[in-house]
Amino acid sequence: MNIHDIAKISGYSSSTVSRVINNRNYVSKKARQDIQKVIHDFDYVPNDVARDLSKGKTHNIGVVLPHTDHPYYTQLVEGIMSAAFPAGYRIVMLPSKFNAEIEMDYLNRLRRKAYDAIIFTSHGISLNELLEYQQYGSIVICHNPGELNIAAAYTHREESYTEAFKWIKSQNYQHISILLSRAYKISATAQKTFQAYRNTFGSEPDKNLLNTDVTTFKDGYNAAMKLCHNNQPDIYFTNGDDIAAGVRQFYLDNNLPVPRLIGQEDQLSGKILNIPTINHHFHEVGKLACGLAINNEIKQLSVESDFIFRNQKNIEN
Amino acid sequence: MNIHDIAKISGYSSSTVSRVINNRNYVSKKARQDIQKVIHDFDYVPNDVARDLSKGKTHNIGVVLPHTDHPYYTQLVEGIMSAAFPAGYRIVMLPSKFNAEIEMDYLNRLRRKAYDAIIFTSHGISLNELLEYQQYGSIVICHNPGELNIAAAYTHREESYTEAFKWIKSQNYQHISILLSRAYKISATAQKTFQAYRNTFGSEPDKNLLNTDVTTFKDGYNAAMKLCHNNQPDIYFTNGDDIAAGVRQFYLDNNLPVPRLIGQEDQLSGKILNIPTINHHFHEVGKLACGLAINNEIKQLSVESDFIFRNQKNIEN
DNA sequence: GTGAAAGCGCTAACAT
DNA sequence: ATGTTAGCGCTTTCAC
Repeated sequence: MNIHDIAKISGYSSSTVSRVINNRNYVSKKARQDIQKVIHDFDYVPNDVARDLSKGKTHNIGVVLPHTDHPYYTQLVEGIMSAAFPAGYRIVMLPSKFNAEIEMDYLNRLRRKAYDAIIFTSHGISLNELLEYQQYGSIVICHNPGELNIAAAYTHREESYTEAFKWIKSQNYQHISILLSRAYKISATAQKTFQAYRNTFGSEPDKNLLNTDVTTFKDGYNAAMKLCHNNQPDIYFTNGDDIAAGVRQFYLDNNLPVPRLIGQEDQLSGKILNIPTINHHFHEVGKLACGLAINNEIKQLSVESDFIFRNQKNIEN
Repeated sequence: MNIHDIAKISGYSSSTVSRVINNRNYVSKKARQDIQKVIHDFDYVPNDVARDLSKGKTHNIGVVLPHTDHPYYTQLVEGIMSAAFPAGYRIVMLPSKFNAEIEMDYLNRLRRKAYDAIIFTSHGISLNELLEYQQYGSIVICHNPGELNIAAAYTHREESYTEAFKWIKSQNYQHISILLSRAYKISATAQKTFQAYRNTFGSEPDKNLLNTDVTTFKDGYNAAMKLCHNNQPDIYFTNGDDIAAGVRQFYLDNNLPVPRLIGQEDQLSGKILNIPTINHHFHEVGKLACGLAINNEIKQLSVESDFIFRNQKNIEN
């Protein structure tokens, strides 16, 4: 049962039927009623794929996600959805595991018009490759693209990071451990972290107190296990409250005094444990990213991040 | 640039080009090479929407989500994606806020072939309405549909709930507060909870110690605020570790002794605070649901849930 | 092995 | 107001 069947049965043409379906003008009352009756009687609904093909638009936005269990992505997705829904767009989840091949596949699907736009919450492929694909559709990334002319929504990490390190300095902590999710070379976030450190202390972070590929509670726990012996950090600057919680857990489990912690993302674990944190407002970032995607605007939007100070107490478990 | 252009330029027909694109047999080596050269030279890629229309299949699965911030849904979505990805399917997020109208809209999009199947992680509309729509595509729900012949993947709550209540009974707790996300009448989960209570205690739960619409840390906090005066619960059976954490926080903030807590979902907060919990294995449920959706199988699959005992300590903050 | 042509189902410019 | 028709771009059957 398609639009032509309805046309034939009702005795009108498919264009008139189309007008009725789409609530357009230039349809007589009678025609509208006749056609609506047939539509109703035959329980007809139009086919969205055919409509999309004809219009050259899907109202879908692809969202590339390295992993879904991390709060960074959850918050971003929520923000994106909050902007997509009222605009009549839907989100297609594209898990990537940072795999460049998979990311390229998704990029090619943009060319193939599988979705109208694509948002990279994070990406392994180079910015140059992304630039090349801009001609095929709207591409938005979620970090600062620097000079490159690519649509981006991101959080300003510099200020809050610097604020956090200034606070660390003011407290005279000596052995500062930094936990990162990805290596310095490939991660802009890691670079911002180091930059803030340098700006504050005028020196490089201690490489012996550095750990990368830390993304979960368990990772934080394991990092602490490795680091607690080297130089015994008196503070951990971590990339997530959950991770800070993991560090804390290791110390508790081993009857060691819990060092100072700084988290990120303003997660529940930080609230519970009173760990100071940094709120990056990823929900807002997601909203902005989605707006850019929908309107196909190539510009950069940023939001401020906040260092949230909390007076961590030494909690016994 | 479409398949006909490639056909014209290469001097072959569009069907031969199609065969090349899809790596089909019955194409001479020469034709394949000629065509591939043209495809390459003109940087041609096929259009996915046209393909979908022609094949009558989108490889998209809609996933209806009342809200995205709750771990129940996060875990489910992850599970669904873990099964969808290797099968070449993509997930379209469909936020519903339990709004029946929105849900109906999504159901109608299934009819319109916007996706091949739809998974309701939860739903406000009636099972009967879902049953009616089965003729239009694969529909999967994530709770026990009872006698109804509808595809479902779900967790067996009875055993773990009963185990939890039995433990409560063994400890002689008298004032048992129960926190629920949705009201008894509309929530199968609430009903299972009550049933387990009845089976264990042979009586109804105390209505004065009941709270519904509790879904977040903050809700748990507020529920505790309301309940701590009525009958002073000595244990809270909550619908999430985060919620239990909220209850705990209220007591701590008011310098009251923290009562016993039981959480659900095996969340990080429960791990940190050593709160006993119930793991419903929603990741696995999501996987199963996705399998049913893809294969259009109308059957019921269930997984066991586990009561995870932990020796909650009274933690000072 | 290759091609013509009829789908898939809807939209929209143009004509009347 | 309504209809004709040419798209949108790919797949697939059938004939050769």
